[in-house]
Amino acid sequence: MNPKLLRGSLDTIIIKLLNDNGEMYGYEITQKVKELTGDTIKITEGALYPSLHKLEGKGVLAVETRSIGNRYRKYYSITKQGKSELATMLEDMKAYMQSMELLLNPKLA
Amino acid sequence: MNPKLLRGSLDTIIIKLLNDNGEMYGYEITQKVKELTGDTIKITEGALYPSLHKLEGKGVLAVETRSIGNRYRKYYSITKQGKSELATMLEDMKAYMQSMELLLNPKLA
DNA sequence: CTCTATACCTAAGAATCTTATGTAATAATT
DNA sequence: AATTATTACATAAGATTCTTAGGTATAGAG
Repeated sequence: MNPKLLRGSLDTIIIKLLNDNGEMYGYEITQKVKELTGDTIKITEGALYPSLHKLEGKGVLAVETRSIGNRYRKYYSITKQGKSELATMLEDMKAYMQSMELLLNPKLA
Repeated sequence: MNPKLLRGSLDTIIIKLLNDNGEMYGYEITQKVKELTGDTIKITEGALYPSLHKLEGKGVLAVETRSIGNRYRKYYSITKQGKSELATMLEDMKAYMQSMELLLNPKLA
């Protein structure tokens, strides 16, 4: 899929996934998105990690580093503020998608 | 609506509108999009005109300047190349929207 | 032992937009 | 008649958000 289309919706995807699945680490998010979309959407790590850091900085996500044997993972979870922002983001996304349907399938014009 | 979501889909909107409506001028496109989406999507001129010029430069659109009384309009229309690219763009957009549905409504997980 | 997968990260550059501004003709309002 | 809003084009600076290309390191498979 043309990755240009993903622009602007990455944050919504991340927050929605964390809202539904409790806590997740970065790499897990990339795999989950590939799995759920049948390899259609592939989130690059160069886009993901800066977004996670940004969302954490804004207070939308919380992070906890855990040791797994000799290595570590950073588990992210959604905050209260994140939950309230998610509501707005989902409304916006819904409005956007409905509008795109109207533009691309103007059958009732 | 959050204008971030529009990133990446502006070209698809422009080309699809021109495909369906024959020829249109820039300002007309902004009005048509507002009308079709019930004021949800508002294309700014700062985004539109550079895109039109870019698409014309790529051979996707053709342009014809016409005098209307004492002023002028630049009418854009889709080229053969544009028609073939539109097919790909619509497929991509459809795939993207289906994937977003899967991510945002994972009812069948 | 080498290659792949897992798991984190950053930085340069490209692309695409917003915001602000400019010009000018026409239409509507006061 | 004068002013404001709408129509219609345009560009440029800056912000944002990606891609691409690297880097580090552990774990597992062949």
